[in-house]
Amino acid sequence: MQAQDLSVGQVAKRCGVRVSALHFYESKGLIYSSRNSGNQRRYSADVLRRVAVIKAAQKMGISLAEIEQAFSALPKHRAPDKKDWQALSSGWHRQLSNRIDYLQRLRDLLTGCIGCGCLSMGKCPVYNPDDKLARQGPGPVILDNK
Amino acid sequence: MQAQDLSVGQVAKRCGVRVSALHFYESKGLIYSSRNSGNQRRYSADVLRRVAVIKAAQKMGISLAEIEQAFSALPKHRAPDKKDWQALSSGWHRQLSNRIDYLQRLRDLLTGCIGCGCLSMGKCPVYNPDDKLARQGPGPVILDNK
DNA sequence: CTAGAACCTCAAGTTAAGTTAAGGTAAAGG
DNA sequence: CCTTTACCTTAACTTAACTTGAGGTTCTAG
Repeated sequence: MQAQDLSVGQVAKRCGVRVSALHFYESKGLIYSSRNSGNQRRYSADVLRRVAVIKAAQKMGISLAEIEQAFSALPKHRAPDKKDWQALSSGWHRQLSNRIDYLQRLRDLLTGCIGCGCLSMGKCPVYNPDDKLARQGPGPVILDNK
Repeated sequence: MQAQDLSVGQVAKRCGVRVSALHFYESKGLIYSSRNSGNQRRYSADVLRRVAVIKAAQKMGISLAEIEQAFSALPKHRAPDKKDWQALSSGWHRQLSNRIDYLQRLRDLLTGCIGCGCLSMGKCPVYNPDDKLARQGPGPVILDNK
């Protein structure tokens, strides 16, 4: 058993997320904590990796629901090891590749298509870049200006 | 002037969107309509392309707000022509390319990184795929919505 | 010992992109 | 003419991923 000695505030700071997000992740079953005598959350160090993985997955366009699903394959009562995390990431790798392929097709069709006469609902490849490969759509807009 | 002879229902059907979505786009200023004697919407044919472009842009991960911005460069009182649409699409092409690059970097780092010991908030490239590459150019594109 | 920072729970608010519902009018077809 | 669609408006609901606020408790530093 690892020491359970990180407070929410410490975890939040080290992960770059708000305390409220940690509460939220916990409510979704993505992370766990124990409580001290005063009912405050205490985390073991492996929560840091969990949160890191959550954030990385989100950047890939993976939803919390999917992350939760993937996490359910992790060992429940020991800290996940290298192999556990890698199994997880290989599924996401495939998914991300599909999304990239999809976006590339979209991009390559774009310039020719929006301007030309073909952008009509029925037949244009930009309008219908067949989604068989990338069912999950464009994903969230992760890049954005600020 | 083009004939204003398409009803919402017809446009919805030909575009594959719900009538409610057309109302919604109109409320956002993305499309326009005139009214017949009974106060029903009537559209000219070029609304079809507008909607097609909206949907294509959404597949690229562009928000309605950004689409609205882009549309504001279109001529207000004549139907946009090929050149108008192409100007529009070239901006999005850059944006999409940046996003693809970003996702590729993420993917290429993924397999090695989630499993290895480095996935920590401070230094891991998956956690912080620093955006120097994606940020270049006049194109906006930053990471981390919000 | 005490002030203030950090924490707790629960409820409600936020944004995006629409959808659904309610109550009423217009148009189209037999 | 009458009925069935199609349409109108406004308002409220939906999902995701959190954040904010209220009201109250616990920790920690001086």
